[in-house]
Amino acid sequence: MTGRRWETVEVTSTYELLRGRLADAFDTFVPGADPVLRTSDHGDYQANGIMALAKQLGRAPRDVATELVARLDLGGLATVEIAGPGFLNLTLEPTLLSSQLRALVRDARLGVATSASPHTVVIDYSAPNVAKEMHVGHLRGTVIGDALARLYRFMGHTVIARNHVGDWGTPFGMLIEHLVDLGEDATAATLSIGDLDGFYRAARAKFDADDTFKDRSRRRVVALQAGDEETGRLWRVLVEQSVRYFSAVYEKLDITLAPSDVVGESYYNNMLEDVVRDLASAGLLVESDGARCVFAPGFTNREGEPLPLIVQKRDEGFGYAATDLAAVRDRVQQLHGDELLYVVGAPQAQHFEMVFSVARLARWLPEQVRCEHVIFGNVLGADRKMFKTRSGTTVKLVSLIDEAVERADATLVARGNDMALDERRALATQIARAAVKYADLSTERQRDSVFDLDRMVSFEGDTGPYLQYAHARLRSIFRRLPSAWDSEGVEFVLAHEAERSLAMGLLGFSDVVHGALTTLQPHRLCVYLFDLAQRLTSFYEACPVLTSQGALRDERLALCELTARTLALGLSLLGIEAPDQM
RNA sequence: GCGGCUGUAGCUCAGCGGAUAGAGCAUCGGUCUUCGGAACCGAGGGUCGGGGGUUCGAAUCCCUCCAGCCGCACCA
Repeated sequence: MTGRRWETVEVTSTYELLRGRLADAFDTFVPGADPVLRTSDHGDYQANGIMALAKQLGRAPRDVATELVARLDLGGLATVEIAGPGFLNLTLEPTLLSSQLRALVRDARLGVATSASPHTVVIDYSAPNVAKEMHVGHLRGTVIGDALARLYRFMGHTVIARNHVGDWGTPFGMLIEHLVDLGEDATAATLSIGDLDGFYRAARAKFDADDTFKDRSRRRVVALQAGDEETGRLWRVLVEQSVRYFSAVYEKLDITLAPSDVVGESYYNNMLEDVVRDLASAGLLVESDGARCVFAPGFTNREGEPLPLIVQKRDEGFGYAATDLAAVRDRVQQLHGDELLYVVGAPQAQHFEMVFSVARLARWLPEQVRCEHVIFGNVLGADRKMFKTRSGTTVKLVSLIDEAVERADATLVARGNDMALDERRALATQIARAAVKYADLSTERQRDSVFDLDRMVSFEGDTGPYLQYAHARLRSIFRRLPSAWDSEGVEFVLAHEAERSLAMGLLGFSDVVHGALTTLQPHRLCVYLFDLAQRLTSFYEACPVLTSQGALRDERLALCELTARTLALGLSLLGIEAPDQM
């Protein structure tokens, strides 16, 4: 399995193959009728569409089923039987399973075709604040956004990542003045060791306690907004240092965001006047209490009155609504995004609904451009409240990762790992990333999720490390192979139930990848991979590999190879590495 | 008050309008003198928050109520 060069083979998913045949038969009754094909416990698949079809025809379901089966040409792919009120239970023919598996063996992409209509996707995620620490709240969106970016890229789409960092606003007055007090070198030193919160808190403390500092800060904000050169230079120092720090965190987590993806709020400053102008000329802008607003239909405040999206404040300053509108406009007009995704927490749901709604009204957002707030839920502590430290402060993302690395390393040591120290530490880092990322990805996105470090770093149960271990176990088989071996041309008989079950799992990969992508739910891929790993361990237990002989040994090795590749590819799409040895 | 999200086993979570609601962890009980054992198999544990409705069929769709979290005019 080493050094093999895979080709790209067209593989129609088994599901699609069957669905096509069924749809043809259903069409002869009612054009376009859905066979409602699902995986099943009563066979490999079941089609549930008969009952609805019979209803529509006003006939008895079992009669329709009988007639439909007579017209159904499964072409030797599967056998079918009618069950219960009119279910069609389908069992795949061994020849189909074998040919499908042989195609997967040859295909570098394990049956996942690239998109027939590649387009440009702009994904907005992570978005930390300049001169502010990254904490667990940033973790989930960063991990989910990155997984989606990887999935889209894998499908052949062009991904433009946008890290919409908070780099503008009134706090920058005090931050810059604090920088001036500290000196640039000391500031750089503080920020580069990652003490962003210390810097921010110190600035805040002075601002609250010292009136002259407060005055300086206010003047500084004005200077910043007026484009004062020296102030701008100082501001850039803060931004650059922060971005450098963010990059270090991303590297620690193996997140694909690059400094060039950082396009902060300030980037849109020179577009805000145009935004206002466009809105005004579209007749959408309304002055209310001195602020310039757009009232999109369907939004009300707590008094039941229309709720405005405030584009320009009474003091003529722009709020974040203006920036977000400018960003939508920019992403369609300049970046030519066909799809805009915003991976942002649930609390901002209403804000984005309003922004998107106004963007449609203003015709910045054509109908054919998909624009979606990819909501994710809060990260909670064991007490089901927002995750905080005992002292009530937020938890630094880096210390959390470091802690996960220590736990992983401790486990390796306890298991008697004999790697060289730096090698072991590198492995512990890979495991820790898997632990943290998988925990964030494996539950349905919009649910709140409970943060539990002990559980996520565990090598048992539905965790990242467990999946990595399943993969590593497989790789160890191939290391133990006494001689060169190639999966090319292997026949799959699947005589043992555990082999067949594993094979069925392998054949479902492409469907799941598509499902995860179209629903923007990476957790579906997690559920699949864990299920595959469970099928694997059952197989592993029941079916000796290296000690079996001849064609059977080849077949089992090939199943192992396919499973290892599927686990590795699936994990990689989630942004999780699959080490060869653990 | 209005709106949004959530409510499934002790805990953490899957569940696509379909047949008997499933995993993991924890608990209890087994298996194997491991090829590769951080393994496997089994058991107990459920008014799917409550109540209506739609449907041949509802955890899933609709309505309503309850509980929790979040948002609701110039911070982002």
